[in-house]
Amino acid sequence: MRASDRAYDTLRQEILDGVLTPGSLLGEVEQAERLGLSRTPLREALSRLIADGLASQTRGRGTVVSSISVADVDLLFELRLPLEVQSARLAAERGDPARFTALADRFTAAEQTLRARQRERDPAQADERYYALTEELDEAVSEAVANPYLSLALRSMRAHLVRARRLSQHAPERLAASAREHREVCAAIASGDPETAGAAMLIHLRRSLAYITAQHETAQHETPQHQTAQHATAQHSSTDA
Amino acid sequence: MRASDRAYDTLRQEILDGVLTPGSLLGEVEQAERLGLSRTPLREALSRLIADGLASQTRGRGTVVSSISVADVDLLFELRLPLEVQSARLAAERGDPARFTALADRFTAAEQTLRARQRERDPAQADERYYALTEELDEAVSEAVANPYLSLALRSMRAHLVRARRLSQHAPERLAASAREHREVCAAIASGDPETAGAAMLIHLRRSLAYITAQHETAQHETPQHQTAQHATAQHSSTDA
DNA sequence: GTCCGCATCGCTGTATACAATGAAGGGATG
DNA sequence: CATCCCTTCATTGTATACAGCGATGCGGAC
Repeated sequence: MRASDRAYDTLRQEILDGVLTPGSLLGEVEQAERLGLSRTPLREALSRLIADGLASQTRGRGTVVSSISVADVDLLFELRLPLEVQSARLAAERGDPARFTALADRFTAAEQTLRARQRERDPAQADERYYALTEELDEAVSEAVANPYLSLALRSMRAHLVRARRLSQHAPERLAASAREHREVCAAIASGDPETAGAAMLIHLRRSLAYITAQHETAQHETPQHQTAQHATAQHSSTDA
Repeated sequence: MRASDRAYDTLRQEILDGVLTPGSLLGEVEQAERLGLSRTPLREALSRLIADGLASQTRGRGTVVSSISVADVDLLFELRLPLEVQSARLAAERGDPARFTALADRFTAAEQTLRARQRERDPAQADERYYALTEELDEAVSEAVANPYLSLALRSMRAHLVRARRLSQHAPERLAASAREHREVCAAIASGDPETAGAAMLIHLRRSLAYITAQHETAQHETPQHQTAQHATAQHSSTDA
């Protein structure tokens, strides 16, 4: 693996994880020393981050991590909705039913686990397992669709969504409901019905967006500062709930 | 403007125009000398092209222009359909009716011009004007939607589509029909009706894909070699017809 | 006291030199 | 005669040195 690739992967993950917060100045010398490489491969990494829209540069002032706000969630969902609905439809046409039936069962189990969340020792661990499950679904859908162009658009979109979603948080009730919605999506894909799969995905995304919007409006009135506090605690990189 | 930006723009345009054909080896030294710059900025340009999917590199063997085939048209339309339909819907909600009414009129005029194509001295010129008009529509829609994430996804998709579409060609009848379909899209957007706008766009894209598919099947049986001959003549960069 | 201009400094942008890796060709050996 | 290995070369990957641009801070003038 090339040094520039490592630098890109590292910086990208750090931006997505919120380690590098929006507005952070990415000095070339500073980052090169930190990552243990020279400026040349680092600059290639920055070029790619800028192309991804994760960073931006101003002539003479250097490269900074792109800012993102809750308002971007609305814009991102305008892109996410058609992409994911289309993916669900195509997955229903092409996917292996057995694989999605298995995923549907796991989402059913996950829902029960999440509803019994308060009894667990480490509730956050259940959340993490659930987020990992949604990522498995994303992966399964992407493989079933077998369309590199669509997959790439989804990957790019999700990178931004992860950052925007970090500004919100999820109540356990929402995660359980999300699990049920995901189960419906899996079941519809497994049954090979594109229309139903698309509709199930549409329902899931609409509810997800509605929840985020409602939660943000509440937070605006009560505790606007909890958004930044979330930065440190959130560890997963899922886009979904 | 930075040298690396110029290199990126130049190479990207040359790949889209078909000057650099799929499979062309992009030697770093060779291209750096040709474009009159050093290897460092050129490598940054290549990184971006690779990120765009327009080129790919194999360790030790250098960077080559990505191959593309007519089969990719189907995959690209699986992405294009939901993106453009969504764009049309949002443009109908947010766009300036006057601007799209004006565009509708121009498409009406373009249709008549294209139907009278054989009487012109330079039929290709009429085609060029029409392609420019479709690009104006794309631009107007993108501005009306005012969603950078959606616009970026469209831009990336269109880059590939231009290359794939270069493998086909358009009969004058198809262009005239395309103009009429575009007029319907403009009218629907101008009327502020998202459902109709999305449907009009859907119809246009389905017919466009059907035409390309049919034309390719015909070409497969009759003159498979005309596809490469098209490379030299096509000058426009429109994705549309 | 404030504002304009200039010099300095730090950073980015570019070029070049060096290192390392993989491909290709020729020769030797089975 | 085929095959395997080794040498050689070209090309990429990385580091560093240099140049140019913009930001910043100080000094002077109004």
